[in-house]
Amino acid sequence: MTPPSAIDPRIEALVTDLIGRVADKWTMLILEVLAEKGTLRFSRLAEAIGNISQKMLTQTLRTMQRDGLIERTVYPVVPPKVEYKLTELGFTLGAAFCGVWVWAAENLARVEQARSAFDLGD
Amino acid sequence: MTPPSAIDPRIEALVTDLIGRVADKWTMLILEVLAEKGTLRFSRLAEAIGNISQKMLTQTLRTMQRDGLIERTVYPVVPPKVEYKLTELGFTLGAAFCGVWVWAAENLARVEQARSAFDLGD
DNA sequence: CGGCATCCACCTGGATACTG
DNA sequence: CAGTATCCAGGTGGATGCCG
Repeated sequence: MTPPSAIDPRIEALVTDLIGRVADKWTMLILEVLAEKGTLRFSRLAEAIGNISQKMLTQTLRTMQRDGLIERTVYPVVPPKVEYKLTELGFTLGAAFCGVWVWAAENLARVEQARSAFDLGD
Repeated sequence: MTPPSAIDPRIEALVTDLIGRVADKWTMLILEVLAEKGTLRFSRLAEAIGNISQKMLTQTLRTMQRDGLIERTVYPVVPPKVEYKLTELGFTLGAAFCGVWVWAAENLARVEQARSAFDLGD
């Protein structure tokens, strides 16, 4: 674990906020899909994720674009065509999350087990 | 990035859920504080985190205990004394999150900059 | 001291309908 | 196709007060 106590508490608050915005379900899934597939247009992205409302997809994509994680390219054609891909920054974030994905996959069973034991009265 | 596409989609959903519960602000902060300080009782934990309501502290601690991330020890004395410390599982999760903390700390400025640029009309 | 119970304001996210 | 706009149910989290 990093020792955030060693850094400015104001910075720590900013970092915490940043993590809060960045570490949500949809952001992580989009990060994962784009890291794997490269470039995707809106509807393909929706398909790849599965059961995400277009409201959340649009909203999350906007936030990620604003934060410099993805690049949005609009082709001025009819029908409209918009493509999304990770920026370098987005890619590095995906890599950072990798450790958490691995942890979750490896320890899923242990957590389920702990939960069952807890629920059984202990 | 791990290729979750290579694994069972049902497992992936479980992993996503697990990450969703585990990757929240308070969980990450508690993880960090306990990793650093070792063992703490309820009120010291509250102080160390700063501005967390005892409702959220209790709630988050229960969930973490249920998931096998922390160990809760009650000393049958008056006044009550309860201590919390990370389990081995909690420790490994902290380590996994380390990469995200580092990313956030390192790229905070870049994100802020991207956001400013975005807000200025681009 | 370390909670639990209650109330409540806010936000999140889904469903639906409409547009360039 | 790729959104925007609106409405609404449910969840989140803070404040407060009480208890063992």
